[in-house]
Order: sequence, then C-alpha cells, then structure tokens
Amino acid sequence: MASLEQLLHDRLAPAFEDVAGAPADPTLRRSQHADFQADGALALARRLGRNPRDIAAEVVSHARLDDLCRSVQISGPGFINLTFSDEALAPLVAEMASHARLGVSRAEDPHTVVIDYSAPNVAKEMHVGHLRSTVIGDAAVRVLDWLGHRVVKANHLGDWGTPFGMLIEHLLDMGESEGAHELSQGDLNGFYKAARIKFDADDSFKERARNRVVALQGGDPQTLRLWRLLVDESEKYFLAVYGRLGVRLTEDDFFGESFYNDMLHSVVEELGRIGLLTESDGAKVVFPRGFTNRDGDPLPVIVQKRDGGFGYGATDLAAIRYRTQELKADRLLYVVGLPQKQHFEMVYEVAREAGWLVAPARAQHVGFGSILGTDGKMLRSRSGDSIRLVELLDEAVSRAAVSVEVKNPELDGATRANVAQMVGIGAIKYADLSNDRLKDYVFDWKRMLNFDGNTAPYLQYARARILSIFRRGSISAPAGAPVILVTEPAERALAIELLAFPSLIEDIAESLEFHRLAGYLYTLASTFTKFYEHCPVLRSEGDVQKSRLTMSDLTARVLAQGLELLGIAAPERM
RNA sequence: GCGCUCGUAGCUCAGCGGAUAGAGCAGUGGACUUCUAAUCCACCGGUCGCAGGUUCGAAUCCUGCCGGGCGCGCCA
Repeated sequence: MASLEQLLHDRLAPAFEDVAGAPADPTLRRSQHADFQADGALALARRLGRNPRDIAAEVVSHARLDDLCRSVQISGPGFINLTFSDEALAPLVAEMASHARLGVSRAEDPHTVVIDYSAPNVAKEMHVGHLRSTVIGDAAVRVLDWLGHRVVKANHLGDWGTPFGMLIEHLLDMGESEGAHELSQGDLNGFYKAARIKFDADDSFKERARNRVVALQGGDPQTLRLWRLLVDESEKYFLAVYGRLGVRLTEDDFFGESFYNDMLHSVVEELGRIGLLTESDGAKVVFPRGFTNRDGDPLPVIVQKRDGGFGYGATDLAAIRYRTQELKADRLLYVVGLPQKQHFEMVYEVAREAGWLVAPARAQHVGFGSILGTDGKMLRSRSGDSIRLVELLDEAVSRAAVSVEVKNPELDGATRANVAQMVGIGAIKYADLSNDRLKDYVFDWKRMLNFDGNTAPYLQYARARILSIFRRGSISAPAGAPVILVTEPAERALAIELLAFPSLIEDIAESLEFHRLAGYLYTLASTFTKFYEHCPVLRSEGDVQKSRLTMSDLTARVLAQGLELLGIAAPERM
C-alpha cells in the first residue's frame, strides 16, 4: 500500500524534475506546520542559482496536487507545506482497514535471512547480557518472517571448547544423575562455579580436566556422551527460559559451535588454497584488508592456533560459508554486542576475500549496548555477579502482579496472573526495544512498569481499552466495505498516524531499529487516546459511529500487530 | 597509544542536514453525573559537552579538545 509520503513523492518528483531539468529529490517529511513538507526547493536553489521560494512556487504549479491536498503553501525560505484533504485520507484508511495485513504487503522477492542470536553457553546461566540479543533477535525474526522472508533462527550455543574438560569432570564427581538434575533445575551458576573453583584449586582436577578436553576433541565416545548430557540438560533449561520470555526459539534452532566442527579443517584448507592464510608464531591466521593494531600492523583473524586447535574465527568463518553456500542465505544478521563488532567486521572481510560472502549476500552486525543499573554502571547484583535472567523475569512478573491488582481488583485470579505475566515480561522487552539498540540503557523497574509514558503497559492498556469499547457497546467492528469519515482534527491526526504503519515496517526490516517501531506505537496510542477523548464513539451515530468504530478497531489491530512484531503479548482486558 | 562508541530539559530518552530542538517521568495548575481518569488539557523546564570548520542552513557532517563506556593476536 502506498504511503502518504509515497503519494506525494509520485506527484512532486516529476514536478521537481521539470523545474530542475534533472531528477531532484523533493525531500518529504512530516511537519509541524502541515501534514508534510517538501524541502527540495532549498537544495535546488544553489544548483540553479535562483530564489528557493520561486522554485517552490514553480514546482507547485507543475504538480497535480489538488485531488490529494486541500492546502499547498509556500512558507519560510521555500518549504512547501502540504495538507491532505479529508476526502483523500478517508479511502486510504478504508483500504487499510479492509486489509488483513494492515496495508503491509509480503516481500515480492523474499530473502533467506539467517539470524544469529541469543547464544547462551552450555552449563552457564543466562544473564542480562543474553536478554538483549534474545529479545532483539526475536523481534528481527518476527518482522522479517511477517514480511514473508525465509528466516533461519541460528542459536549459536557455546557448546564447545576447553571449559568442557572441567565441566565433564565435575559432572562425574557429582554423579551423572545428580549433575543432570542440578542443570535441568537451572542452577547453572552453582554448577559452573563449583567446577571452576575445583579447577583453580586442585591440580589433579586440573590435570583430569585437561585430559578430558583431549578426549573430547579426540572423539572419545564416553566423553562425547557426557558432553551431550551437559548440552541436552542445558538446552532444556534454555528452552524453559525462552518459553517464559515468549520468544520463538525452539529446540530445532540450536546450531552450537560444535555444529561446525567438521567443517573447520576444510575452512583452513580452503583459505590456504586461496592463498589467504599466513603463518604467524606457529598459528595460522588471515590478515583481512583494512584492519590494523596499535602499531599500524595488520590485525589477524586466528583460524588455527599454535597447538592445532581452532580459534573462534574458524568457527565463525565456517558458519558464514555454511549459511551462504548450504542454506543459500543472502542476508546474515549477527545480534551480538557492540564490543564484538570489530571481530565480526574482520570475519566478514575474510569471508568476502574468500568468496564466501559475495553480493548480493551481505552480513549485518546488529550490535547493541549494555544494560546499566540506575547508578549508571553495568547492571549487576549486589555481590557484583551478573544477574540471572530468570530472576529478572520473576521480579518483573511479581511487580506487575502487584500493579495489576491495585489497578483492576475486579479481575479474577487466573486472569490477573495471566495479565501480570504479559505486563511484566512485556515491560522488560519493551524497555529494551524502545531504546536505540546501539546505546546503553538504564534498567529501571519503576519506569518500565509505569502505566504512563512510553512503556509496554501503556500500549497494552491502550489496546485493551479499545477492545472494551466494543465489549461495552456489545458491538463488533463494522463488517463489509468500511465507511470512513475524516473530519475532526483528532480524526485526521489518527488517520495520518495509522497510514504511516506500512512503510515504517518496511524501514524497520532493513534498519532493524526497533525503537522506531516502539516510538511509532506510542505515538499511535497517544494519538488514539486524544481521538477517544475528543470524538465520542459509542455516543455518536450512523456513519460517524461506523467510521469511528472502524478506526478504533484498526488502531487496536495495529497496536496488537506492532506489539506482536516486538514479541510482546497484549491482554484482551487488564 | 590506536580503534569503536556515547555526551540533548532535574531524570530517562527521541530527533541525526532544513522553519521557534520534541516526548515521557518528576514538579505546578486544571478537567471525573466517564465510552476503563491506567486518561486528557495547560504551565514550568535546554547557550543540544567545549572550540573551530564545511554549508544558504548544523543537535545532526568534518577536525581538535574535555568527559564516560567498551575493544585492541590464540575465551567467544
């Protein structure tokens, strides 16, 4: 569905071209002074050596706008202020309302997108660091999937490497069934720490752990069985956390580091054959173009260590090759913290030089900042440890339960618990997604659970409140061809906001700036409450009522869909 | 030292080349015989870290400085 901006662009671009003698961008944007403004005349003025206001006037005289706009004015130094006519807006809203996908079409040319996210470590607790990757990655999955792309969820589990020697020996010390029980119950911190303490304190344990690593890498069946046990129990635990979080990751999405083990030799071999490999202090490395260290020397990606073991660079390269060549992916997303940005940029460059990442296929680092406490420092528990993710979820739900009970005591116990779940989990996710993902953000219970402001509870409530209009009126959204009348200022504002949804979603699919979707939903919800405040719905009649009911229903659908794309559930009533 | 990143109202954040910089929270003052006031309306509040530069125009781009965070060859 064409956006308002697109409609104006289609009319103005040829007019600008007429005046400029060459293609010129109308540079359209939303405006405080009108619905939209076109600033292209200012940029043209210099090129043409003419007065920008004259250019704007000439552009306007060349463009057919009378069927779209009720007002076209030149203002200030040469802005073209454009105000849609009510008659132009109404049918567009009607079209959107009658469309099951809210005006958002499926991609004509679907991509295969591999999204690498979450990536917890086996036998280690999930903590706040995994929250962002999991929540952002899940939103990416939802948006791209909804747009009709083929999405492959890749949970790059940390399931291989030297710590497994110590973990397996600790498992044996505990007894297999005891150990498995502890892991599946989710006391991963305890398990890992106990192993770590023994490793640091006990030389004979350390020796056993080292031998165990050798056995693991050598493929010893008994060792592999124990390793598998650790992995399986951890996966069960992670799946339970994912279930609570309401993300789409499943048991089929685990593609841990070990998945790529068999490919590592051939990665090294192929890099050697192409001539990218260099010996450095006995290690095999690749120096990607454009990366230097503090002395200006080239910076390597280590693929094979001195001792013959593989570096994580090798695994990352194997994953790229697998994803582009076997999965035929043309877009690779890495939802990984910003500190690892340079590492991945280097790996992508190696992959490009090796011919494993060639256009149109591309890799995109979807980086994110840290979660800070209200003191402005990295969020940690009082003892200085990282906070267990499940504890955070528990606290969110119990805090939400208190609010819900206070706000709406009429709800029965089961509904209340259900609402608390959605509100609490939604609040945590929304707090994350509503901030620019590249920046650090402050984790503040009070703010995220506030029912006012840019929060999940506010949006959930706004939507529940709309549903209650229909419940209260014992009425459903008008069926058949929608009747839309746009007359009141609050109606116009709502119409324009609603119509912005489709193109926004397409932008988000590219930029993965989910905070813009969050900001949009917040603006939509507040625009709706103003509409609701100023335009009676149930107390109106005839076509006006039909129109308002349809716009209310459409708003509720957009809110629900938008929240769904962010991975946030919305209760029917709250 | 080099690299990346951030510095916008008391607090938390948008805005990232265009007209007097926007929200929310907090503060102050209004509006409930209600379509859920979990709301709405209004006021208060900012030399956009500092200094240069590019531009008709800079919070936005470039350079330098100051301050915070994070990386920098075998952990991923």
